[in-house]
Order: sequence, then structure tokens, then C-alpha cells
Amino acid sequence: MANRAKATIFDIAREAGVSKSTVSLVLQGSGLIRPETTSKVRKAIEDVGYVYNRGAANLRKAHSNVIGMVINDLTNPFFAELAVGMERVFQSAGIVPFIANTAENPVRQEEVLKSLMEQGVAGLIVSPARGTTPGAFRRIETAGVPVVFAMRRLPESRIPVIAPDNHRGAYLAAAHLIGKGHRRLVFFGGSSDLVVYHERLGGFREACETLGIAARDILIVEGETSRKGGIACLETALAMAEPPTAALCFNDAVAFGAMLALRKRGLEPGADFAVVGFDDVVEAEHYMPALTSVAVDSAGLGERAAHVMLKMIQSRTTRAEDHIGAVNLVVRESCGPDRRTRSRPAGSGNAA
Amino acid sequence: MANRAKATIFDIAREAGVSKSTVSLVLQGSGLIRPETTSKVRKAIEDVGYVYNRGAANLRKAHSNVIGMVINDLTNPFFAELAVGMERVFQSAGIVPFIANTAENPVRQEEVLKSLMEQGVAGLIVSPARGTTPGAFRRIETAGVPVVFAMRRLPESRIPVIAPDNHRGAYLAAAHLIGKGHRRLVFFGGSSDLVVYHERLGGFREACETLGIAARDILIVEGETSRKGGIACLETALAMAEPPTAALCFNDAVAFGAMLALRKRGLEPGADFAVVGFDDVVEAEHYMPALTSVAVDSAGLGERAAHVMLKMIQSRTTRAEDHIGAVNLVVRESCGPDRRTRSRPAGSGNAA
DNA sequence: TTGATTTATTGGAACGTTCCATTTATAGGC
DNA sequence: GCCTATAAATGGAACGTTCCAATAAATCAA
Repeated sequence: MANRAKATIFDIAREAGVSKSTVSLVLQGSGLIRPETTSKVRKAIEDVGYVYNRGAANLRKAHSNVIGMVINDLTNPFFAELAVGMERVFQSAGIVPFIANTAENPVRQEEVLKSLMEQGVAGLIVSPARGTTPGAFRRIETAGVPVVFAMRRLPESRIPVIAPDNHRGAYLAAAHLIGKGHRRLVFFGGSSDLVVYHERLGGFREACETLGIAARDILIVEGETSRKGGIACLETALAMAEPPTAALCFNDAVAFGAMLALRKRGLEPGADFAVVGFDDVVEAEHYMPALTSVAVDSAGLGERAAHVMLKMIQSRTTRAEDHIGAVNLVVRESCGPDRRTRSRPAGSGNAA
Repeated sequence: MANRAKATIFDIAREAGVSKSTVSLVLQGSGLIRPETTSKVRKAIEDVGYVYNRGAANLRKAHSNVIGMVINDLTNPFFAELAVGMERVFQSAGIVPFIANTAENPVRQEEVLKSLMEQGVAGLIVSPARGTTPGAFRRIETAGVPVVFAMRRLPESRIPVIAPDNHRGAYLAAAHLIGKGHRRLVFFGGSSDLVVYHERLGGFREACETLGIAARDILIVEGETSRKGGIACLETALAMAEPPTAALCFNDAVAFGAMLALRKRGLEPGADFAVVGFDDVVEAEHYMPALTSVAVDSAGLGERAAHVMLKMIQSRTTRAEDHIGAVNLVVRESCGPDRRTRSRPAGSGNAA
């Protein structure tokens, strides 16, 4: 089976006793070919161990069938979920998405994007790396390749975005905390080079302000968006002269870190200090205590992004509407009982 | 910048006032071109918004620079780590790996593999989906494309494998449990269609047998390799007439599930029932209690796999040696204190 | 039978590169 | 100044497909 040099449609043609054009037609599933001829060709294809050369085909064909998916952090299950959601819809459209990881590195992202473009992708779904420069996608835009951003956006870009309603999610979470009786709140993690950060922080601020929290009781501690960052944030917060009693965290990883740090200090997350996460990754439910978090349905957003992309490709446009996905607060145990029913007000249980 | 139709080297040539061949040479970084000419061409490339067509190039060139990475479950951080490790070494070799997810589905895997082959990959690193048929890679082998398996292997395949020493890892873990005084042990999760399962179970068995555990005290509960599966396994085990006191779990997800189920029953993982995981994913360290687990260094194995692949491509071979990665048991808190020092022997603390 | 129509099949040009064999320009030796 | 050696640039064929226009074969109406 199969000699050294790779087989082409000419080899198939010879084997089946037809012309290369006929083979090409069969390959494309054209109905013009007589059934017996078709099966003769099919057999020859098997016999010579043929593998279709999509590169050659794309030289003539208008459109390729590959879509690139550029993700900033594959090890974050949140983004992996996003990828999985996209794959679901592409699969049913007969498209194979290729995933590439940028590890939150703009330089790497540049390489990855370049490579994907050279490969002739039909479209790109991107969760841009932190620190992506504004012009990073100009080349791609002028090439007319459709791009959609997922989860994250760039400051002043015209590229359509599929993302959760970060502002509202943060608002809901903060409102929940305030409803529980907390009066001095902190926002943990993230940094201002991320648009998402501003959205979430904005929601947090708005809730605090409209629900009567004094400006001096609205705290912010920036930090890495990881467990480690969460630990650091908590240490910083508890070292304050007047520590907060509740934290809304930039994402679940930060929340896990904060809970861990709490435990290390002998404090019980929920009872002694309230923690809310963001994203609602699968582990949130299984943590001890289970983490209250803002669910964003990343797989659903992935599906949405894929649909938008499909439509853009089909209608040969590079424009599309943004889509802001609904969020909802999943209340679990990390915020403890209602504080207003307790005798001692905020600040209790803060023994180091 | 850039008119509608995509620019080719001819457009660059016209713009720069040279021939297409010169442009091609510049593109390939040939030193034969005069520096001033080179920069003239470089400028033209910018001006026309050129994007290199790798498909066309591969028609002539012997080798492509893309490597496919086929992963069975991207949402499992363990596999995501593997991917990240590979990327590290490919990046420094100027290669962009494309990742595709099979979601543990052999049919999907078939499609993904086909698509990657059509794209003209130079090599394939695969963590095969469960239930992959023996012949699934024959086509690829006869096409002469190098393949290496990572983490998992197929029953009778000749394809090189990069995997952790599952047998030894399980042996170490079981020995640890026995050393702690446990005398009735169970293996949780997995199923016999996976070679890895047999390896890990084999190590568990060998440790039990050589360290004097009676055959009737060596229990096995198959199950899904997920949190859910772990929960089910634990329920099954505790429902036995004579329940075990310690479990070695197929992987960390199963272990997390088991610990969860323990908690739900009011039992304390570690003190009341010992649990050991496998893979040592990042969360293992952060769990409550921290999970004792067999560390396999998946990122390191990913790097190794990538190196092997690079060498295979370079030496134009499709053969390579297997590589069995070292493992080590990371002892944390999920196995509790030494049981031999306690008054009551195995079986205590098992109130439902 | 003839011409028109439909159904199957085919040759050739094109797609955007690379690479080889040439050609042209530049420099060096005498 | 001429010949040779070297450096720089070039034209053309090839890579494996698709698609159009053209041909060949089969069917049908008269």
C-alpha cells in the first residue's frame, strides 16, 4: 500500500482509468459522475493511500475550511470551556478549528496570528493576550479575514466582541454582599491594562455607590489573576488599618487564593470573611466551602462566537454585532449567613 | 494599504521593481541579495499588505512547519499542561503547533486527524481518545508522517510513546498507604479499555501483593475518570459489607470526587479514609485537605514529546524510542496520620 | 437518419510559491 | 582593455488542485 512519493489525483486517475478531472469531481462529491465510475475512483483512492492536499486546493478555491482559535491561557479551564463550546458548533458545520495558545504573551500572539494567516484560515476567534497593542489586528483586517473577539476586547477596536456582561455580573455580586450586611468591601485582583477589569470593577463600584456604601469603604487591591494573586490580595487587605469584611474577586482563581489565605490565617471563608468569585468554573461548586460566583456560561459564549463567525464567513463581511451574554450569580456558601442578624457588626472575627 | 485581491509576490515584485524570484529569495532570508534590494523589497511587502501563502509554498517545498497536537480532553488541566509543555519547545524551534481536541471521541478524532493530514502537517503528537481502533493510525503511518503518542498508548502499536511510569507511580502510592497501616485497599475509577488503567492497576496490585495484603483485601471499583465517577466509586465502596479504609484513585479528578463524597457523609478525608490521587494537577495542592498524589510532570513530558518529534522530523524517520517519565509521590494531608499507632484498626470511623 | 439535447468525461490554464539554470552586472588580475 | 571569477538578479518549470470550456456518448424528436 502506497509507495514512497505521496499519491496525487493523477495516480488515482491512472489507477482507475479515468482523467484527473473526474477524480477531482468525485473528491468534491459532484453528482455529475456515474455511480460506477465514482466507486471505481473511490476504490483507487483507498488503494494508493491518497491524502488530499488542501494547500493545493486552496490555491484555486476561494475559501478554506479552517478556522483559527487563539486563546490566551489554555490552562485556565474557563478558556478551555470556551474552546470546547466553539468546537461543538464548528464540528457540525464540517469545520475543524485549530487552537493555538498565546500564554498571555503578545509577542507569541503575533507569531501565532501570522502563522494562522499564512495557513489561509477562513476566520479567527481570538481571546487577546494582555497587553495586545492596538494595531495588532490591522494586518488581518485589511486582509479581509473575519475576526471576532471572545471574552476580552481591545480598547478602541471595531472588531465584534462576544463577552459576558461583566458590569452587571459584578453589580449583582456586590449587591449580594451588601445585602448580606457588609459595609466595607474590596475588589481583589486584576489590573487596569485589561478592559474586562474596568468593566467588572465598574459594576462593583456602581453597586456600592447606589446602595449606599461610603466612598472610603470601597477598597481596591490590584493583583495577579491567579491563586497566588488572590493570596497576596488577601494579605494586603487584612493588613489594612480597617480591613474589609467581604471581597469580590476578579475571577475564581483569585477567589480560591483568597479563601486559601483565609484558611491559613485560621479564618473561615464565609463566616469570617465573605468571598465571591467570577466565571463560575467547575471547581467553584466543589470547593470547601463552595464558592459563590458569577456564572458566565463560557461554553455558551463559545458557541455564540462560533455562530457569529460562521455567519460572517458566509456573508463575506468583516462586521458583526457585539453579543453580551447574560450572567447570573450562583449563591453558594462562601459568603456566610446574613450579617445584619449578628450582634457584632463588620470587622469581627479578624484575629490574625 | 492593500487592494481587495490578496497580494502575491508578483505584486511585491512590481512595487519594488524586481523580479518575483528576488522577492522569493528575500522572503526566505537568502544572503544572496544585496542589502539595499532586500530593504526595498521589505518595504514593498509592507506597502502591499502581503501575507505569505504557505499552502502554495508547501507545494514545492519538501517540509511544512506545522505540527498537529491532538488531545483527548482539553478541559482536563492535566492535558492542557501537556500542551503547554510542548508549545514551549516548538516555539523555540520556530514551529507553531496546532491543537485540536477530540473530546474523547474516536469519530471526532478521525476527522481531526484527517484534517490535520490534509493540511500537510510535518508531524503529529497524539493523546489518543478512549476506544481508538487499532487501525486508526495506519493511514498516517503509511503516509510516512511521524507520530508520537503522549500520556496514552494503543494496545499493539509500534508508535513511540512518551508517558509517565504509571506502574511505579501506583506502586509507590499503594506502598505509602500500606505503610500508613491500611490493610484493605481499593482502586477507584477508570476502565479496562485504557492501557493506562492496566498499568496503574498493575502497580497497585503488585504493591499490595508484595507487601502482604491478602487477595481478598484488594478491591477494585471501576468508574468514570471524573469527579462524578469518584463520588460513585466511594459510595460503592462504603456500601460494601467490609469497606476498605484507603483508596488509590485513577486520577486526581476521581480523588476529588471521592473526598467530596466523604465530606458529604460527614467523614474527614485523611482521618477517616485515606485518598491518594494520580497526576498531581495544580489544584491537588490547594484542596482541603491537600491531596496526596503521584506527580507525573506533564509539562515535562510534553517537552520531551516535542523533542522526540523534532528529532524524528529532522532525521526523517518514523521510529523512536519510548520514553517513560519519572514519577514521584507527593505526600500531603489526604492520607491522615499513621494508622498503626491508633488503637482501633481498619474499619473505624465508617458511620454513614 | 439527422440534428438537438442531455449526460459524462476530459484537457488545459490558472492559483502562488520554490528552485534550478541562466543571464546580467560588478570586480579583479593581467 | 580583455578575460575570468564572483555576486546579484531573473525566467521558466514544477508542485497538486479546481474550474471552465470542450468533447464524446447517449437519448430523443422529428
